[in-house]
Amino acid sequence: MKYFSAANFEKLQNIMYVKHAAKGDFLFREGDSADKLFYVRKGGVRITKLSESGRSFILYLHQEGDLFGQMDPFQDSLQSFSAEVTADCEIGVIQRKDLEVLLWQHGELAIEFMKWMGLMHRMTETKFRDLMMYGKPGALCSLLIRLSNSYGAPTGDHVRINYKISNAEMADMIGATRESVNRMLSDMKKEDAVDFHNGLITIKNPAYLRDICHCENCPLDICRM
Amino acid sequence: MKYFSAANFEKLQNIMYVKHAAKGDFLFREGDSADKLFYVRKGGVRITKLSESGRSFILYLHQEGDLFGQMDPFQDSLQSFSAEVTADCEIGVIQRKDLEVLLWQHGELAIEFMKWMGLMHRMTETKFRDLMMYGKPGALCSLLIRLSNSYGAPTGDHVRINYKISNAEMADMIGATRESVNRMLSDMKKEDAVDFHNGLITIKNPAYLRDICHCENCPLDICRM
DNA sequence: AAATGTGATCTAGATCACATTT
DNA sequence: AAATGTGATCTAGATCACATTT
Repeated sequence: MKYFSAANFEKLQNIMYVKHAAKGDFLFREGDSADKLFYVRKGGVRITKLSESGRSFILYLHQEGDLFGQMDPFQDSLQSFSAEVTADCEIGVIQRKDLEVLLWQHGELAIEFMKWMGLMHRMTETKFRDLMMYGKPGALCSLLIRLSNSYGAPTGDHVRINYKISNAEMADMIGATRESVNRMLSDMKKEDAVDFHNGLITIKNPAYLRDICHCENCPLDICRM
Repeated sequence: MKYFSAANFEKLQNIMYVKHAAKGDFLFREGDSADKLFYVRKGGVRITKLSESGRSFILYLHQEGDLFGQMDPFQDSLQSFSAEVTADCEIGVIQRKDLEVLLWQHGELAIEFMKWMGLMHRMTETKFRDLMMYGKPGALCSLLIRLSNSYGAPTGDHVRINYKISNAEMADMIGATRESVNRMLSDMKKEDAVDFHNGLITIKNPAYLRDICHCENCPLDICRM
């Protein structure tokens, strides 16, 4: 957990209890009580919103080391989204009440926690901007850059995204159809900007992608999934 | 400021200094240092993002009683958006450093502050969802509902939005063109769901709007501009 | 002068329908 | 069996061009 000092993270660890969940499980669904936070020790979680027509919109992908969950002023706060396990998980669950006591007691931790919250908010805001401003190609390029920042592993002078992803999943992340994603990716492959095999994508020309979404070189901690 | 107890808000007031700004001024622009928070004592502020092509995207409208600004872990945090004054302002400016000291000292205030941050984040997330999920009509209906929650005044059994707004401004809030907004509004007027004169909109049939954006009746504190 | 309204036309992206690949 | 690829067609919303209203 890079956003907290070792001492502060230890305090958080102390109020977590462990929960295991298998791929396909839901940690929570829309409308469930939002009285917990979740720290991903192992595995992956996808935060989604179902539309009336059966399609779904994917807001976040959380991986090992990510913390997520709501903090708000409501007594009986409800989840607006669902959390689906994408890879078998070991989760550290934090009760909001326990967290509040802890934060109340430790000012330094509270400050770090707030900065983490601010960071997450900026991540949401910039993603929002990226999906609104430069059409579906801009949205897809932003997505690829974020994926490569979150899951990228350098291979030679390219970056491979070590997260198996389908055209349909990408489509749900940018509010497009899988056919559109497919066509855009094919075009970008022709331009030698990306390459892909078996759901694994390699970024060959990041500058090409950055140009399309008018990337502003935000800090990497914000430009994530 | 409804999100803080009187005692805690007083503490915040004590570290504010007053700044006046006239309509059209910018409190900050994209790229400026983000080392302050802003409390709107009087007036209004619009948070925007300029696109390459000269159009702009409006993320938030802040009014009297709203607090805004970034808290994140960066030493030299930069603004991602601009803040344009829409009505002559009296602003309470808070230096982030001062705020940090205050929050460090007062656990109870820190907790309230975090809950406020969580609330703002949820507002962004739900707005994001509304603009992505049900096309431009869904986005416009969500916007009208949020405007009526933020600026609405009941007149008879209708709600009038006491904020003068043009079709172009609404378009910039939902990523559409002013022509599209105009046509959608005309249609809704025909359906007797809304009415408008001189930039002032009246909601005559909120249920009609809620249906189009698949409103989930979020708490009013989240469903705002 | 700036905002609104509205036809005519264009186009990005969705939808449909299959063939092909993994 | 599920994912990908790709033509053909459709449509929501953008763009263009003016007339009308505030």
